Amino acid sequence: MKIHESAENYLETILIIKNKKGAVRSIDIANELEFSKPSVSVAMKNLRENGYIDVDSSGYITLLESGQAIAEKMFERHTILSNWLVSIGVDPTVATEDACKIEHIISNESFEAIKKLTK
Amino acid sequence: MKIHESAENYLETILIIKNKKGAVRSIDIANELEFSKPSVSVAMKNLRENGYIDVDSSGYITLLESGQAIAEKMFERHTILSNWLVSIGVDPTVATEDACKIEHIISNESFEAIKKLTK
DNA sequence: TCTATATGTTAGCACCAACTAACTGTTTTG
DNA sequence: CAAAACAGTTAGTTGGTGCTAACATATAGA
Repeated sequence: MKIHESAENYLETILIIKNKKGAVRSIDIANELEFSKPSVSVAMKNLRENGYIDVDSSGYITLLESGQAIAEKMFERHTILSNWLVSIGVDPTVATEDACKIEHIISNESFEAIKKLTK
Repeated sequence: MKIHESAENYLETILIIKNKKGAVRSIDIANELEFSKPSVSVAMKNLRENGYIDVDSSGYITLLESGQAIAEKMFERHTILSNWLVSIGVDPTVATEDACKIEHIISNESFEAIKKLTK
């Protein structure tokens, strides 16, 4: 399974919710992303079947190793891109929106170059 | 018709080919983007039906006003993003690839902020 | 207890944007 | 001139990613 943008986004969201509330269920993801429950349900099924997450009998979601790695990578990108945009004068709300999109498509090389700028 | 990423990309490509060779046909676009002929054919049909381009009886494509505006906007974004990435140390090939993707998703506000950096 | 609410799932749909197969028509060339 | 090459189109397919409708459970209150 090739990891697509949407999968990266779901994994990152799981990490964010976990950091914010401790536990993560599908409904939390649906609320956070403003997606429908079925959309999240199907996405979680894919992530589960591909070994990125574990879902216990009560529906609580945990990141497995590969999922955690992707989530952290996306989260780091998001944070750095967003902070950098703000630092050059972009409104924080807009910066967050843009970071959310750019984080999934930018190359490692360009990201690292931007990361250096923030030091 | 909402302009999607792919339409922006086709319009920009038309402008680039026009600047490079003078005339533009579907086959040139297919070669430039490495897409199949039918993909381009269908895309051109949509652009034509929505008033972004004109296609003459010989298959030569010209940008109409609205198409030209979008093409120029994308081209400016592409150029500035690409040059800026190179200026911070990114390999030109990678910079072009990334600019190609970022140009379609970045907000005006963030783009303008980056544009200022290049002055 | 019975009902309402919350959570999750399945099935089927829509849209975008690429693809191949197969066709038409035109132009070039041996 | 006939065959080959070139350009374009139509029809149907695939894959990604969202949606609604409808249903299954489980939990919590009146």
